[in-house]
Parts: sequence; C-alpha cells; structure tokens
Amino acid sequence: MKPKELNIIYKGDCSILLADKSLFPDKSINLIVTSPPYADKRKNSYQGVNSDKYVEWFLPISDQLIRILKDNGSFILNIKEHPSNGERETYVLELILEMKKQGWFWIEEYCWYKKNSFPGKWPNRFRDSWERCLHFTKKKDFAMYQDAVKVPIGDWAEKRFKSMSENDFIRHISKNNTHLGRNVSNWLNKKKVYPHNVLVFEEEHRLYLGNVVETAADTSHKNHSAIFPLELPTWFIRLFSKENDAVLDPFLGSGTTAVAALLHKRKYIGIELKTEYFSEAQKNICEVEKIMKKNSNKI
Amino acid sequence: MKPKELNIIYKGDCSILLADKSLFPDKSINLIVTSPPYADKRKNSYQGVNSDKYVEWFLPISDQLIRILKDNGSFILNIKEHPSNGERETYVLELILEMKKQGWFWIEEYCWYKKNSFPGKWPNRFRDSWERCLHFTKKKDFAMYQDAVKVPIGDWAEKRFKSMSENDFIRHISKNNTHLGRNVSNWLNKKKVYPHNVLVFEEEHRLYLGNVVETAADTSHKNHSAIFPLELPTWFIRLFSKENDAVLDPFLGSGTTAVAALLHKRKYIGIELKTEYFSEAQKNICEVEKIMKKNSNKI
DNA sequence: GTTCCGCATGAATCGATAG
DNA sequence: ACTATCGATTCATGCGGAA
Repeated sequence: MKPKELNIIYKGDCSILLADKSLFPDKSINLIVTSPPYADKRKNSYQGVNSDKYVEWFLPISDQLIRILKDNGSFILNIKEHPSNGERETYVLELILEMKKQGWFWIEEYCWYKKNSFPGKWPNRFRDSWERCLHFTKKKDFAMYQDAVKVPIGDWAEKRFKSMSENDFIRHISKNNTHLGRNVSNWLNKKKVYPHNVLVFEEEHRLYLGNVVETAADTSHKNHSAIFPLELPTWFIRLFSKENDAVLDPFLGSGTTAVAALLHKRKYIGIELKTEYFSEAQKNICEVEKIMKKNSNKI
Repeated sequence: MKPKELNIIYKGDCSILLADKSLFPDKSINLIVTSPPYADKRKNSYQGVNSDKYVEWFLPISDQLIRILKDNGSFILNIKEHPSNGERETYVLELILEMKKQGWFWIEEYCWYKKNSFPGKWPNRFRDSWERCLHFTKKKDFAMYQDAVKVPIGDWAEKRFKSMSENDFIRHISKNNTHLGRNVSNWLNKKKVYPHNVLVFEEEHRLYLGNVVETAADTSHKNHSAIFPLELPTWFIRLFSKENDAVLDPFLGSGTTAVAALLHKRKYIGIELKTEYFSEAQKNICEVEKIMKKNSNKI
C-alpha cells in the first residue's frame, strides 16, 4: 500500500489526519521520525500537552502509527522528559510500557549526546545534555541499513596496521570467561567502522538551509534561513530507510525531517498543526527543492 | 544516627543485612552508590536475577535503603537493561515507577557514556555504549557539592571528567607512572566549569591496585589485582558527599565503591554476598589502607 | 626522558544447533 | 516448543617494557 500522496505536508491535527485511511492506508510508511511537543505542567503553554495526560494523549496517535507503518518499518521517537518540581517526569517511561501493550517492540534507546546544551545552573542538577531516541518496530525483523551510517575508524588503527604481528593473523581467543575472539587482520586497511548507540554530531557538519551543500564554516548562510539541526533525522533516515521510501513526521515543526528526507531522496510526508510552523516548513522545503532542482540541472 | 560500624564490609545478603536496625539505624547513611547485578533471562546464571522478577526482588532492598538514608542523602543506581529476544527489557523503567511509589524522588538520570564499549555486530542494533545512573533522593532538598566535580575548560569535543585529583594517593602513583603524573599536572592548572549530565571519563586513571604497592621483585600487574574502574563511584562520591560522610554500597563486588570512598576520606560500608568477591574486596581495601597509612606517616 | 609497540580486555548479542 | 550451548562478529584504549 502507498499513501495517497507523497512529498506533501498537511496542516492539521495528526491525531485526526492519521486516522484517515484514504490518506494513510495500512502498512504504507517505511519510517517515522518525530520529536513531539514535550509535556509541560504550565497551562496555556505553547502547543503544550499536560504531562499528566501525555500518555493518554499520545497513545491514539501511536496506535495509528503502528497501523500505517510497513512491517519492516521503524518508528524513531525523539523525546526527553523535563524536570518538574525538581524531579524528572515519568511520562516517557509510562509511554514505552503502554506502547508495548499496543504491539510495538521497543528495540533500542539511542542516546543523543548534545555537547553544546542549553546553558544554565541549578542547585539540584547539571545541564541536560542528552535526549532519548526511542526505536520502536512492528516486527523483530526490520530493515536496517547499517553500512549507511559507518564512521571513520579511530586513529589507533593507522599505527596498528603498520605493525602487524604474527598473532594478529590468527584468531585469538580471549582467556577470560568472555568468548571474545579477534583476528586483527580482518580489519587491515579498514577505513570505516560501525557506530554505537550514543549519537554525537559535530557542529561543523551542520547544514544551513539555502546553503545546503556547504558547511557551517561558510558564513554565507547568514542571508538564508535559520540553522537546521538536520543531523539527527538524517542519521535515522539513512539507517532505517532507502531511496524513495516514505518518511513521515507527524509533528513536523519547521520541516527538518522533511528536508532531511528530501536531501536523501526519500519521499516525505509531514503533518503540522500550528500555522506559523506549517508556513515555515512549506517555505523551507520549497527552498530546498529549488536548490536540488538547480543542482540536478547542472548535471 | 550513625551506622553501628564504619569502614567495614559485611559478607551476606543485603536484603537481610540492611533490615537489621542495629547495623543500619534510620537516617544513618549519607550516600548510596551501587551497581546491582543486572537481570538475566538465563537460569542458573552467575548471581543472576530473572528479569521477570527483578523489580519484585529489588523493591524490598530499596525500601530499606530509603529507611537508612539521611534526609539530605542521595542514592545512585547504576544499571542498564540488556536486550532479550531482540528487545530491550523494561524492568528498569518499571523499577523507577515503583520506587517512586515507595517515596523516592527520581531527580535525574545521568548518562554514563562508555567510549570503549564491547565490540560486536548484529543485524538489529549497534554496540551499547551507555549506562543509566539514576539519581534518587528522599527529599527535594538534598546535599550536592557541585564545585567538587568541576572540569577543566577545553575543547568540548575532548572534554572528559578526571575522577581523581590532587591527593596523596595520586602523587604516589605518579611516581610509578610518568604518563599519569603529566596528566595530573596539566589538569591542575586549568580553569574549571560545571559539567553536565553526560559522564565521559578519562580511562588513564584506572589503577592496577597491586601495582600501587612498591614491591622489590615484580611490578607486573598480571600478578596482582584486577583493574579498578574507580571513576564512576568517585564522581558521585565527590558530588553527593563530603569528608567523613558514610558511603554505602550494598552490592560491593570487588570493592570499587569502598576504595573510592576511602581515597576521598569518606567512611565506607559495603555488603557482598559472594565469597570470591568479598575476599577480593577485603584484599583491595586493605591494600589501599596500607598505602594511605604509609603516605600519612610520611607527612 | 620520550615514543613506540605488543598485548590484554571490556556487565555483548545473535542465530544456529543440539538436547 | 523450549532451553542451553557454541561460534561468529566486532573496536578502542591503557599499561608496561623496549627502543
């Protein structure tokens, strides 16, 4: 099954739109990546959801998401509970438990380590420098393209490979109780290795919209749109989808996920309730599409 | 109130010993730091607790811990759920929720980012490089000595926490280890800032305990004790206790927490069930006590 | 005194096979 | 069907001794 339209953003409430089977048929989406609005105890907070009712509010949405996700698809939920009255809230923990009851498998919790976190000082805690990226699936056998997110091997390797001893060419079995064996020659001349489940993105690689092909070092972005923190959705889009797959963000915000999908030749679908965000997303996506078209014309 | 004895380790089951009010009176402990055995689906696993019964097993222990903790004390629980049948287990999430019902405040979740995690490759996940350090308290107003864990200003990318600093023990080691001596002197001269809630430790300061003692013949660590990863308990001991405070580890293992406490002039109390671990802890603590006594005699 | 090199090891996980 | 065992796979870093 396919969604009614691809490369489109809808303005509206995702809890209603997702339930529309003509727009979102069963098993039609390859990957869902989203950062929903965080809960907030304060009333009237901007698009805020009360933390006491967060789980209750989210479950009907995740129930639609599991319906429209393909069997080998993934759902990445980027979230972090705020402190409230000096304590961490528990709605994320409760949400994981409830989503499992809906049929989701909780495969993994990736840690997004944000080195330049929001400044501040409090008597009872330090600055919060990490967020959860919860990985849910419908089946235990899901699509994962690990080669797409390989990282350069550490500096140790270069020296190591220069001086290979005899033992490096045979399988070495560790003596302790672990069954770890190794054969260093397998890694000879290896350039890239698989990453781990703590995500650290370098700021220099950040992309500036309107200046998509350049890096932050280039200051020409000043005349263009705001900075896009594209790294996070990009990483998961590369890891859990392939070209032409359908990538959904039900809380699109200013369009980050859609832009990341577009840049990697995936089909985007976005939903956003707030008018300002929706317009900004529209503008941003449009700008990237223009740039990409211009670039492809050059070829 | 004070514990019956300080600077002592008990051999036995902490779920029984902690309930003994003569050993552990109400509100007698300043800080609890522990890494309990992680749950394991396999039967007959070494000191393993079945994951289905983990919460049930732990709650009576945490119930005693909240009794014996001082009102301004902290409890640091280092734990990480394993995957089982391809999914992350949920017992840690459930434990947090249940401990809150016991009266604990869940203040914070620190992320311990372990850069050299165990190698391996699987189709559904990457290497696990982080563990949870859950911070619980009895009151929202608790003792926190933030200045004790400031880190040097530096390149964000390379900033890490050095667990140990200017004390006699380090100076002693420095004699035997030129690398360490150099690093410590660099560290002492830098300006310091407050850290955040992602912990990344330098691993240079791991100690081969047997190597600390000056022996005429053999200085090879192979014939001595195991490596001590002291950084983690040390960081929390500095942050949540002051000199002469009572620091408890109900799952002492090979004595890491006690040694860290001792080195920072806190009073340690440890409990360990397994004979091998208990003996090793005893030996390790004894060795460090000897060194510290020798050093103080020199002054 | 400094750099280089060999080696050990770190709370691992999955899937296939055997009982 | 369910459980136990075993093989395969994989990086990064510190320490100690040698150069």
